[in-house]
Amino acid sequence: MRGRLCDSYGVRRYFHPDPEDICLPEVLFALSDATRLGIAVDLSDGGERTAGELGGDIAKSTMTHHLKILREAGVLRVRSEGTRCYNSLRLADLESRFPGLVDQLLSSAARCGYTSADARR
Amino acid sequence: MRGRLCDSYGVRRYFHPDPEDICLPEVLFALSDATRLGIAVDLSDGGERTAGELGGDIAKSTMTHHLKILREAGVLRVRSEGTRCYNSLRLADLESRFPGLVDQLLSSAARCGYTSADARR
DNA sequence: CTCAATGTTCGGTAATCCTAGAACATTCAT
DNA sequence: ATGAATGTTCTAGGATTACCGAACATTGAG
Repeated sequence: MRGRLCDSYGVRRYFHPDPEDICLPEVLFALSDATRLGIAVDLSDGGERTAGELGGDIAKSTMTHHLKILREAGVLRVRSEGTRCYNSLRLADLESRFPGLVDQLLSSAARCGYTSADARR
Repeated sequence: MRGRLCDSYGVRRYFHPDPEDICLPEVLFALSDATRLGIAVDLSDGGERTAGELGGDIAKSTMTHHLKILREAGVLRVRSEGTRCYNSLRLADLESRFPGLVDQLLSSAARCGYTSADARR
């Protein structure tokens, strides 16, 4: 029997914290990196993006790392479909947990010019 | 001549970034630690606190470290008077740079129960 | 089945961070 | 001058982080 690197065969399983378990310092840490902040800004239109659409020059494994930090902090949700996985902001969950915060945060970030394009430089 | 550890004799000098140099990821990082977030919440009434009033059980040198991170990110201002130094939030500067953000952030943090008392447990 | 596309995991390196004890600096009170 | 109070700097260990290349896993297309 060969060893397995992934922890499941069927559809890939991702950990997402329950809404009430989303904690503020962790969210702030997740967004305290310019690349990750840019990703969040890019998704703030409510849309979905694949890792490939979000990252650019950075290595795939690095992108996985950043998306994992955002996901485990409760900022992102991932939905896998075929070979792709679509990332989107957990806007409603964040809004209910930290009313008014995420909008302010992402609009400030957008005003400051952060975009996932930052990952492409 | 003996070596000196401090870089000045007269009043202690602290670095404070100019308002326009305050950058969002750095602020978010500064607030992404429960101890530091608690300190910010504690100061959100606009008052001044000394390191001793803010920290509790944690070592003085650790407190200096946290206050330095907050200060260099532009979150705090330090004013030294005698043997004490009074820390206060740079509310106006933060508000002008990130309108509406700090209020939302600190009220969310307060709602979640963060206090500088966290440093005392 | 085989291949290409998309991500993940692993292993490793360099950098940064958290924490704290010890020594030092500055100021004030006596 | 001496000592107490307050805070900083130095040093160091342990933990975490960012980043990437290589190998692997999963899915869909041909």
